[in-house]
Amino acid sequence: MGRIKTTNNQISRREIIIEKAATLFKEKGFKAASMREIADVVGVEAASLYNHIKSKNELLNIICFDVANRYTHKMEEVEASKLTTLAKVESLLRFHIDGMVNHFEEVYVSDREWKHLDNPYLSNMQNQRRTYRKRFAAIIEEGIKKKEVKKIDAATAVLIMLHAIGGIESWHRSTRKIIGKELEENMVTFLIDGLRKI
Amino acid sequence: MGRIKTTNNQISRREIIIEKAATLFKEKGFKAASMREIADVVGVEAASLYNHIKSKNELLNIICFDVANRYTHKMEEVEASKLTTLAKVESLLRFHIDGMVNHFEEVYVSDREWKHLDNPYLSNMQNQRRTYRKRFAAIIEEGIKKKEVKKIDAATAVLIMLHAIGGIESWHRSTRKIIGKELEENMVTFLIDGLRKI
DNA sequence: CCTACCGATCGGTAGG
DNA sequence: CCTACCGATCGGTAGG
Repeated sequence: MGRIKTTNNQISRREIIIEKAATLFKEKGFKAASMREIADVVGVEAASLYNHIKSKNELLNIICFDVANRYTHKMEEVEASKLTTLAKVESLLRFHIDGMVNHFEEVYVSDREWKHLDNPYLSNMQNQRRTYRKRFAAIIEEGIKKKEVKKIDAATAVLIMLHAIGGIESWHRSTRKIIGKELEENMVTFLIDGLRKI
Repeated sequence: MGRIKTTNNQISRREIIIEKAATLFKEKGFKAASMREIADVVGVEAASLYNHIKSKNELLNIICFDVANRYTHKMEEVEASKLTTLAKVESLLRFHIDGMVNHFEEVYVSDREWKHLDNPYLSNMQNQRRTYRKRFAAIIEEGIKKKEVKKIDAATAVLIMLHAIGGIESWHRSTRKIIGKELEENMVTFLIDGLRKI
């Protein structure tokens, strides 16, 4: 039991560090947040952080690729489903909104601070982002072919949708209140209506 | 003539510094860009920058409020016009797209790095941003009252529009090519269609 | 506009 | 997990 407890503590300590790092990276930006500040919030000395993680950049790697992997997993799920195009898109939109609500710090950091990744992670992330958008656009294009969706430029629609959702900085605060759910419904309606054939 | 020339040089030198700073702030973020890098690009020693500007933060102030003032000015112009609601919104959307195309670095920095402003500029900027969105939403709400616009949540529509346009990082590269103008038309169409009554 | 330099702070390591 | 530090770099100033 001593061993199990130790293992548990070590895992959760690492996760606490990542969590606090995400919050600080979100609030101040990756470069402006210091390891000493993270340590302060965690409640240890800065040097002690390095028993759990290798470097400041590793923290950013973990955060960014955790989010990116969730995106890829969701995309595979949606692609494999037998939903209509509009339902697929709605599922993806709600997934992204859910990400902003329930993993706000991580998603926010992944979206705005990934430029501070260093290679090979940087180019890896650029590829993953590009690929994700292409697969999203392909879903919309298939809908256009099947005449389920209005004839629009699929790539533009994807950019609008992702930025519209990812841009909201107040998801977090307005969440879990009626106003948050309302914002979600308004947004899904507005964006889905942009695709729907009139 | 010597005096005029000196004055001109001083003005343009300052403007060059601001321009180069905007480019670097955009590429690396405010905190990650150093005064020494800016000086390098300008072609002087870091210490010499301080003959033209007071501090690194002043550079950010200038960039952010230059953009904010353009926004306010445009909003006043649109409010005073006798255009229909849809035409007002389209005018604002094209204004924002034009900003991304012709003042990309400045607008990008103003939008993503304003959090690094220090008070009183920080709270001033927060107010300006809030006010701008409210005035934008008021235009849409007026359109709803006049039955020119679909019944939607105006605040949500504003957030979607501003983030959709502001999020595109490739405006600059794809600009001045057919693809850039196409992106603009696709975006305006998609977003305006979101307001139009069916 | 430059040289020379300052104090502060950074990410990270050694050693226990 | 801490103390004690390191070299590097930061924004900015003094003085010419």
